[in-house]
Amino acid sequence: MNSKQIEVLENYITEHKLKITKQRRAILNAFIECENHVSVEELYGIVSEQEPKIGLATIYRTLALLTKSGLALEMDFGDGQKRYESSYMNAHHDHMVCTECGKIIEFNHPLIEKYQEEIAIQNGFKITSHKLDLFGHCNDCL
Amino acid sequence: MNSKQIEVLENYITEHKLKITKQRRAILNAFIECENHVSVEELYGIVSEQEPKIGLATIYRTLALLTKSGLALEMDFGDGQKRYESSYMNAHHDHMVCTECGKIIEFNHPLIEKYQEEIAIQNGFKITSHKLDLFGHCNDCL
DNA sequence: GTTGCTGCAAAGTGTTTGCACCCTG
DNA sequence: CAGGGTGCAAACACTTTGCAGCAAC
Repeated sequence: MNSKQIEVLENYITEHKLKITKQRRAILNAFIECENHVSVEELYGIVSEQEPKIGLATIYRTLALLTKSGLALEMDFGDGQKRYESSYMNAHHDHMVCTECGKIIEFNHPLIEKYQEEIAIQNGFKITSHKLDLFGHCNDCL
Repeated sequence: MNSKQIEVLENYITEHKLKITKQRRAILNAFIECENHVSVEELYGIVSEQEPKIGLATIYRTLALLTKSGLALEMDFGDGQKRYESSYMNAHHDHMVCTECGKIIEFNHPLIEKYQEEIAIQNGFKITSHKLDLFGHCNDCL
């Protein structure tokens, strides 16, 4: 899976006449291994452990690249910073965010998706993406 | 409806030993009359027409006040700025956002709400709020 | 050797805050 | 007339950008 993602990135890079660098590899590796929904700052921390010379701007630029190449998905849970998840990790899912401890539970409900599509059609709307976040308290924080 | 909201605000203000000011009235009025999903900057523009001396910081502070008093709801459509809607205008609803022209269609689907609740319970999660945004293209932008 | 990439610092953007003065209650 | 509210500018947090040197192709 790891190597598959490197392949996807390298394909994208070659197709767009871009270059593969040590930094991009390092960031991609850290991104694949770290847990989902990393913030830029968190990823920067992880990458810095192994490649201390990498700058924050490079993390930003590489995450933008990963997003364009389809490897990463940009998320925003309204806490003022972007978070990213690997689109290869799991299929599409939505999120329950515990407002107490920050835990994120992923879920997917086919019927919810179905009714979204249904109501969109009723409004002459063509969905390209959606986002559903439930906020509240998880088991441990009740 | 207008007067009802002023009442709500004045109640909140009195209860919290705060003060009613010309600025707060002006901002509340503009907020009630303008269309839903205003950004801070937009509201600032509208308010400035009638009260040119009002500062941007006051808009921010008053919108925070309106949110705390339950009159306004804070939204974030991922465009990098907060937007607000009046919670008295309509009942709860979700949004379809046209990524082409920015149009926002409001909708509500009881079954979607029901299945959200259902899957939350399955995960031992207690929902306090949720947000569902569909992104795509509206009728005019296909 | 081109041309894109990086690190750094500077600039941007949206939002919050400190402070002296003002006004409501 | 006390204590909160306001305007202004400075501070903030996160993100983007300009640029000179560097590295991949």
